[in-house]
Amino acid sequence: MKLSTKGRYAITAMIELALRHKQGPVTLADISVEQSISVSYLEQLFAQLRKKGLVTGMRGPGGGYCLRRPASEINLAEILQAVDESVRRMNEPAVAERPKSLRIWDKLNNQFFDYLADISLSDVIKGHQDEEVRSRLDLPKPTFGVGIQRPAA
Amino acid sequence: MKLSTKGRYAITAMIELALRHKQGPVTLADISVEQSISVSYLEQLFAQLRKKGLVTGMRGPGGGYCLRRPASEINLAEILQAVDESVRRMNEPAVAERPKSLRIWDKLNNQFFDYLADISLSDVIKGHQDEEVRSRLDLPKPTFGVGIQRPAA
DNA sequence: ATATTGTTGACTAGCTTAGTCGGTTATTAG
DNA sequence: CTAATAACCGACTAAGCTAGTCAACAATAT
Repeated sequence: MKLSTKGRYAITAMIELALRHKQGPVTLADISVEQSISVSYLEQLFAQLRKKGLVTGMRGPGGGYCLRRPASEINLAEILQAVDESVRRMNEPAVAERPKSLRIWDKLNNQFFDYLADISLSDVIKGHQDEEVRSRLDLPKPTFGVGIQRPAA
Repeated sequence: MKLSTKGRYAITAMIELALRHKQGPVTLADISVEQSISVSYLEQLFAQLRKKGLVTGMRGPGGGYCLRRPASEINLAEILQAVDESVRRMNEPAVAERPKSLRIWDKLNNQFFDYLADISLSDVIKGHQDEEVRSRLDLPKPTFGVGIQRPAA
């Protein structure tokens, strides 16, 4: 389980796609200037995102990348997982085999994973918009932080 | 902000110290066999933990490492921070300067940091012990997961 | 004294990150 | 049709990080 700059690139790029989804496909060149990453490196990342079915690429002029599913049905855990194999949930039987302190770590790890899996792209964006509105209105912040709502159930 | 294997080593080692704190100082050799990491690598990590005042080393026979503060006053964020500079909270003015998708990322990052900063070593251990008791008694699991209690405020 | 354990520093193989380069399709605007 | 656009694809690479080794030295309990 790693939360690296690579993962950050993947997530910020996906946020970009979600934000601009009304304007049609987003080109890697656009993301490249916005986030100052090289197009070639983005190509590597998007190859993996595409392989996992998170985005679709459209070639030719006017082409670019789109989210394959609606933003509300894509969570942060699967984005990280797409670009980094080490991001995963450990199943209980495997955890039980390990020495005590590693077992504790595994559970912590799974909890992080669940935490991220509960956050959809639309949550992240929605939270951001809410925050902008709130700062203009000078309202108090929500208890659990900006942009993240834990499911009711 | 990174959550790497290095950070995992640091946290699991600190958990080990907390678990065995009644038996006096814990040697790196002990942790080494428990977690199958080399003593020399542990030395590097503990040098940083010591520099940040999280542990104290005691030399000579019967020596080893102890937590410098009680487990309830050490949180996961500062452990990670000790061994990895990139783990930190971004201050608001700096965040405001960045492009939109990065700004969203920064907030997510800070939220994650706060999440980790809310979890103390004793929380982690307590949760683990609770879990063992609970599994023996066959009680339902708590809503928010094992080992983590969000502060009342 | 001597064994034990921490402390410090130099060094390293291998992996990951964050790219570059050069090309090949597919698609569309003109 | 053709030229431009942009996604695809694979090989390569410099720099940095991870996870270690090794050697020497310092403090301390017995």
